[in-house]
This record gives sequence, structure tokens and C-alpha cells, in this order.
Amino acid sequence: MEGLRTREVADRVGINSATLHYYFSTKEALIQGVVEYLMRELRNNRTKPVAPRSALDLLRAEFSDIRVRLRECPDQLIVLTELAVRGWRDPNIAGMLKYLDEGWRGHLVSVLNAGIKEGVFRSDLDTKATAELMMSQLRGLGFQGKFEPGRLDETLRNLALQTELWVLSRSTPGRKRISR
Amino acid sequence: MEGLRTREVADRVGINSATLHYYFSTKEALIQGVVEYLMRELRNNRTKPVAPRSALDLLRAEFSDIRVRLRECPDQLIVLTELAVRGWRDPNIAGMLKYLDEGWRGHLVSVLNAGIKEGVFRSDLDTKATAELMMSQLRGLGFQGKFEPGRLDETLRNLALQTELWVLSRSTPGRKRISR
Amino acid sequence: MEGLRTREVADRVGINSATLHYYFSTKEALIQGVVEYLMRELRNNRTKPVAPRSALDLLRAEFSDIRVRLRECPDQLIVLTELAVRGWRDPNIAGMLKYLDEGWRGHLVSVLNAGIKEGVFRSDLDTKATAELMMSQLRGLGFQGKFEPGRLDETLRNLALQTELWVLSRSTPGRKRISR
Amino acid sequence: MEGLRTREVADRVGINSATLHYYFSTKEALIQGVVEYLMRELRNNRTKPVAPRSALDLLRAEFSDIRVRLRECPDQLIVLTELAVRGWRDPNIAGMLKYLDEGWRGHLVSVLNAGIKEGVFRSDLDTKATAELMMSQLRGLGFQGKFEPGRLDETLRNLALQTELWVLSRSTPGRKRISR
DNA sequence: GATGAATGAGCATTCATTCAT
DNA sequence: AATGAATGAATGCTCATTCAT
Repeated sequence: MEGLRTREVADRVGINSATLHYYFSTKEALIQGVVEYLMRELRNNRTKPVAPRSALDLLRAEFSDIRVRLRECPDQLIVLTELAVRGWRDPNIAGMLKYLDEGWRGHLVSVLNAGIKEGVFRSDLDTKATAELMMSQLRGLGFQGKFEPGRLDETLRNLALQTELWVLSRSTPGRKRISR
Repeated sequence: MEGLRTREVADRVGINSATLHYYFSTKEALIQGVVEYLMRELRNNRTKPVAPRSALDLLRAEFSDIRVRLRECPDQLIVLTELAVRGWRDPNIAGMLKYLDEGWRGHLVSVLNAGIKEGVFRSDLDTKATAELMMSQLRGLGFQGKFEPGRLDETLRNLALQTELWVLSRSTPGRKRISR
Repeated sequence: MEGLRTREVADRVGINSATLHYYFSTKEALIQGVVEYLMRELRNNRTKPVAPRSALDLLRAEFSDIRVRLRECPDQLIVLTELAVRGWRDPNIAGMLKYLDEGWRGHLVSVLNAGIKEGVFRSDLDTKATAELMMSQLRGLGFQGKFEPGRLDETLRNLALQTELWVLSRSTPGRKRISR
Repeated sequence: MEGLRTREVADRVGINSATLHYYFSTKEALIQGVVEYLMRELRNNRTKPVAPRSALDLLRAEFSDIRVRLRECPDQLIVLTELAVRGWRDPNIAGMLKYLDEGWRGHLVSVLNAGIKEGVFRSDLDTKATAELMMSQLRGLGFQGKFEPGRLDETLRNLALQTELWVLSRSTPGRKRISR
């Protein structure tokens, strides 16, 4: 982010660097704008659930959503990763990402709770910790986002399977059904 | 990385910035030096196995190693994460990290293969893909490395459990023992 | 003057900065406009002499005029001072101020000459040099124009007294008439 | 002052603009440096009184000092004038000039008081107001400092005469009535 | 080996000015 | 007549790097 040059951005967009400053009066403001755009994008462009679905379906949708995004707009994930790194130094960015993360965690926790209520997920599942675990794992994907999309896809698939195994596991007898 | 100031580094070490340039003729060279140091550090400071151990022990050691490092020198992990991001732009860094990753993956694969040979890990395990999965997951931890070490520890513990579940799973009968 | 921002001027007037450029196509032109306004102002807003007056009265009016202006529109004097400084670099401004000064000096000289002809001012008075002296002294007042109006008023009063003493002095016998 | 370009200063001195920043890390610091230099200069380079002198001599020395300075380093006076203008906006500069002025006024007051004690200056002289008057008058000279040194010299001479007349005046009986 | 001084290339930002509407 | 959008030319300042000592 410190390597971001406003001139380069302006050039890439095809405008004068002063014009860029006309819209984003500060480099900081520019980055904020990107973050806000990204947050809207991540919040809105979810796969719309066509019908009421089971918690397991929703959980799977979570991974498939990311697969789609990884294929169609990998840059978003890359930028998100860079923002996270920048967040270590910039409390402003950190704040926005924290807000984004809380929304994400809340969503995951509600899906997991629904699964438990349905009697499909194991009842002793620590939903909040599991949500945190999933988020951490998915964040790790961001690092390879740039190259080797094939291997990345495989990793994502295995991650989904592993997660299903984790949330279903101790409800022992039915577990076999999850195999693909 | 682009936010790194050679003068600041020199000040922190207590030498003149010109002196720093005497040893590392370029900012690039300085970063290279850090990477090399980090690679040595990561390769050497492993928990020394006192006795011949089972593959499962070795697998667990992998996670406990990271827990120790996370506690004792979290900066190393943070720098590693930043280097990974920088690697996206700097093929030089990318090359060194790739080399590091290959060593790591090779180690994990050998551990997993050993587990299969021992008859403890499920025989249909795709060892290379699993190694890749583990690496991706552990990389994800780097992001929170800065704050909330408590929550991070919990995530790491769950990650270990989840991984054990994954590598043992279909060798069904013995699986129960892994539960904590 | 170099610190003058056309946008700020436009904002203060409540119009768009482009609109300001419509009327004053250049910052330079804007300043010229101000100078012209100021010159008209200084020339017209003199205390109108209600009746034919003695040279001494006219001389005193000169000081009282400035006292009034200092009280009622000190900004004008301040701007005038700033313009004088700018005139050192901007021959355009210098020219206009020179023109203004010549008018002022001409007026003073004629007053002083009238006083001599009346037999009130000392006959050996170098009218042009005295006019120059008065102008220099009055210009000096501009510097404190911003703060401490009280002290400034006192200085102006003393300046008037000192000047009277100067123009009357050697015509010794008649000097007593100056008493207020 | 807002028209001051650090690059231009550097060019004039014959160094790189970055080198200038090496010594004066800020434009502000550069100006401060100039002010400090000027203050030292004004304080130290006074005509050294070779022998104990009368108050009238000291008063005359005050004017002759300025004449010398006006001839030998007129730039100093010009800069001083510009600083005074800048002081209207910059409290930092204003503070330093105020300090300088206080020193100057103190010196003048002590000279005037000495003259009264000697019985040479009129005993009803308001020394502080007179000092203020002198300072204001001398400041006015700064404006013409740039051009026409000949006329300026004449003005300065008349100013000295006028001031002497002012401080000595009451050596005549009728004058008392003009004092307020 | 070590360092204070110096510098070129570059950076975000400012600002008077232009232009299409 | 009025203005929002756009821009070129600075401007103060930073920083990795060089160099003489």
C-alpha cells in the first residue's frame, strides 16, 4: 500500500493525477474508497439462495461462493489480503476490516447454529471458534490467489470437505453420507 | 516492505545509514539478507525429536512448533506474511519463498506418507494435496498474528484437531482416540 | 500576496472559482482590480473640506483623515502595506503605487506651499523633502495597523504634533499660534 | 514569504534543494534561521561607542547606524520589512519580532531618559511614546529601502533633525501648551 | 570500517487556469 | 453568466544511494 503511487493509478485510469485528487483528495481517501467499494462488493455479490436451504447447503455455498470469486475476480481477494497487511499499521483500515470480519463471523455462526438446530451438525460444536477457524483458513487461500489457480481450487475443495468432516464428525453414524 | 526505511533500520541498530549501506549495498540486498536469515531460522529451530517418533507425533509436533514460534517470535511470522505479499510483485522474493515452501511441503509429505505406511493415517489420503492444505491453513494464521494471541492459540488448537480428524478419518475405528 | 488563493476569494464571495476567472481572467488582474478600487477609495473618501481652510487646518486634516481610516477600515491600510512589499517584485504594482504616491506627494506639497505663502509655516521649509518625510512616517504606521490600535493612535497623535513643530519651528515668533 | 521557493534558495546558494533540507529540515526552519541570523546581526553590529557619550550623541548614533546599515546591507532592512508583514499571519515570526522590538524600544527609552537626566532633553518628554514614535518612523523607511537610496538618505537626515527638534523643543517658553 | 554531507529521482499535493456545457 | 470537471506546472519534502574523508 505504501508502494501505491497515485500517479500510476491515475495513468492506469487514463486521467491526470490532479484529476484523481479532484475525486479522492488524499491517497488515504483513495484507499478508503477502495475498501468501501470492496465491502459493498463482498456484501452484495453473494450467491442468492433461490430457495430455503439446509445449513449444510449454506455451508457449502460459503465455499462455492469463494470459488466463484476466486475465479472471476481474484484481484478482489488479493487486494483484501494486502489491506489486511496494511491494517497492521493503519488503524483506520484495521477498523473497517474488523467490521467486515464481524459481519462474516456473524453469518458463519448463524449458519453453524442452524445446522446444530437441524440436528445435522454435532451438538458440541463451538460455533464461534469454528467460524474463526474457517475464516482463518480461507484467509490463507488469499496468499496463493495470484498464481496457480488450479492447485488453489483443489485446496479449496479439500478445505470444504475437511470442514464438513469437522462439523459433522461426532454425529458418527450419519457421517458417511457426506462423502462426495 | 515499501514502507521500510533503511535509515530507520540503521537507527534501530545504532549505526549510521551509510554504514548499513556498507554491508547491504542495496535495500533489496537488505531484504534478501532478512529472508536468508529467516529461512535459516525456520529450518534450524525446529523442536529436535529426541527419539524416533510416530508419524502422528511428528504431525502434532508440526503444530506445536508453530505454537511455540507464535509465542516466542511472532515477528518472524509477521515478516514472513509481509514477504509473501511482497513476493507477488518481487519475483526474487517469490523465488526464495517458493524454495522455502517446497522444503516445507516435502517435509509434510514425508510425514504423511510415513503415517500411511504405519497404517495410522487413512490409506487414500492425497498426501501432496493435504500438505498443501495444511500450509494454506497455517499461512492464514499469520494474519491475526499481530493481535489477540489468545484467540489465535485456540484457532491453532482446533486446526490441529481438524487436521488429525482429516488424516485419520476413514481409518474409522481408531479415530475416536484422537478426541481430546 | 503570493499567499492569496483565488479559490478562497471566490468562496468568500460565494461564487465558483471559475466564475471569478470569468470576471478577472488572471490572479494578476484580480490584484490590479483591488489596487484600482483602493486608489479610488483613497482618493475619494477624503474628509470634504466644508469651507476654505488654512494650510495648518489642511495639514491637521491629513492626519485626522488617516486616524479615521485607521479606525474604520484598517484593512485598507494593511492591504496597502502588503501591496507596497509586493511592489518590490512586481513592477506592475510598483507603477500603480508610484502613481498613487505622486498624487499624495503633490497634495502635501501644495498644502505646505500654501502654509508658507500664508506666512504660517517657516519659509525655509523644503516642501518636497518634508512631504516625503511625512509619507515615510505615515507608511511606518501601517506596520502596527494590525494590532494595538490604542498605541497606534497615540503614535499618530505624536506624529502630528512633531510635524507641526517641524513646519512651524524656525518661524519662531508665530509658533505660539499652533496651540489647539 | 509564501512566495519563497526552497528550490530557488538552494539554486542561489549553489546546492541541491535536498541538501538545503539537510540543514533546514523545513521551510519554516529556514525562515527561523534567517530571523535568528538577522537578530544577531542587528544586535551585534552596532557602532561601538568609543568613549562615554552624551545622550544627544547616542540619539544621533541611532540614526547614523541606520544610515550605515541602509548603505551597506539594505537587504537586511528589506527582509526585516517582509518579515514584519509575514508576522501578521505567522505568530511564530511575530513573537520573534516582538522580542526584537522590545529590545530596541528599551534601548531608545534608556537613551531618552539619559538625555532628560542630563537636562538636555525636555523634562516632560514621554519617553516610551517617543521611542514608539521613532520606531514607527524608522520602520517606514524600510519601504523605500529598495530604490532611490539618495532620496532615502535625505529623508533619514530630516527625520533625525525633526526628532532632535522634538526632544529638545521645550527649551522655548511658549511651547508647553501644545503638549497634551 | 565508519560516517557526515550531498544528491537525483520521485512523491503526494496544490493551484491558477481551461473547457465543455 | 455560471460552473463542475479537468489539467500542467509547480512545491515542499522524502529517501536510497554516493562520496570524500
